[in-house]
Amino acid sequence: MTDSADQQTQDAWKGILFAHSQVVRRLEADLAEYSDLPLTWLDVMNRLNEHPQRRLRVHELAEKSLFTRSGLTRLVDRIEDAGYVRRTHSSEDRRGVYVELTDLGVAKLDDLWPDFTRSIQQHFGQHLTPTDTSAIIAATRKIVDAQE
Amino acid sequence: MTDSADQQTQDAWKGILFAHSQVVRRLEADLAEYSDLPLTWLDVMNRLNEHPQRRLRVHELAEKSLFTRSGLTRLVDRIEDAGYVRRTHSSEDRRGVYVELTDLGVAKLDDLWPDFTRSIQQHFGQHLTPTDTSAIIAATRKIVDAQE
DNA sequence: TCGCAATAAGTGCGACGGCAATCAATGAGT
DNA sequence: ACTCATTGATTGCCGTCGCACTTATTGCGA
Repeated sequence: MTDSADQQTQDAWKGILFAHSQVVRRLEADLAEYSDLPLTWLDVMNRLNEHPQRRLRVHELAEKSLFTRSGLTRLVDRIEDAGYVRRTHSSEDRRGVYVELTDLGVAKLDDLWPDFTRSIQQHFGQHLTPTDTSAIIAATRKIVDAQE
Repeated sequence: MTDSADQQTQDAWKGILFAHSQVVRRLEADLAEYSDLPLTWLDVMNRLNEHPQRRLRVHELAEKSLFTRSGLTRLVDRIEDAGYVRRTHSSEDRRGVYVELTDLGVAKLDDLWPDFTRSIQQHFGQHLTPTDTSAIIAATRKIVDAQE
């Protein structure tokens, strides 16, 4: 009983591992065809774009993204060099740094978004029924929310 | 209509991204506490252990694992240095190399397995209903099988 | 108000993994 | 039997990320 539940869990986890790995590879390949940005840049820029002022503190970005603060420092360095984001210092807290999408960054996102969503659809969404999709949303939310 | 389906897909993909990232981090942290092996080693060693003779060719391992052949070459180097696997040359094809679990590797896996499954259960399985789990298995299988 | 722990961000360092090129061996076509 | 494209594995090189440490700033507690 417990064994079979464990086995199910193992299989589900392995499924996530493989699906994740494959989809990421294909998204990267697609992205390389129609743009010059790596997937990680889009990730960060999307996260910024989701917020009203298109800017976030580095530590907020770290929470909402897949990277650690130190990883973000350098990732932001690169994106900044390319002109898609800008660092501005917080006036309330002089330690704080905002990372903010530039107009160029917004334009680039607008430009890439249709192709990118199409890729996600093609390599991921296309294979799922609405039931699958909802189940994944619900399940992953529970896991993510379970961080203490 | 299509827009809302697209949005669902986006959310599901983002969910996988975050859940994957968090669970991997926690599994790594757990593993570091009760062993001296990185997660990637367990991955490879498990894959070998799943096969009757506990050995696979490098390219088979690449297909069944999350790494490219070149990545595997070095990963196997490290695991081999630690004594958990051994390379043997194929007699049928002199280009071929088998990667084979050693007795030490089998013992190490047996040793770690209970703790490791417990970690997966704790950080992943615990939060899911049997329905969630089945849905994830089905959905990820469809995605993985959709490689042409 | 002083001191010190806590917090924000960045840096030195090292590990790791992918791509493209390389080397070795095979086998299909002539 | 010979050539050459193909396949299996490895290596050179490079980009990237995380950990632990550092520096700057804040604000709480005595």
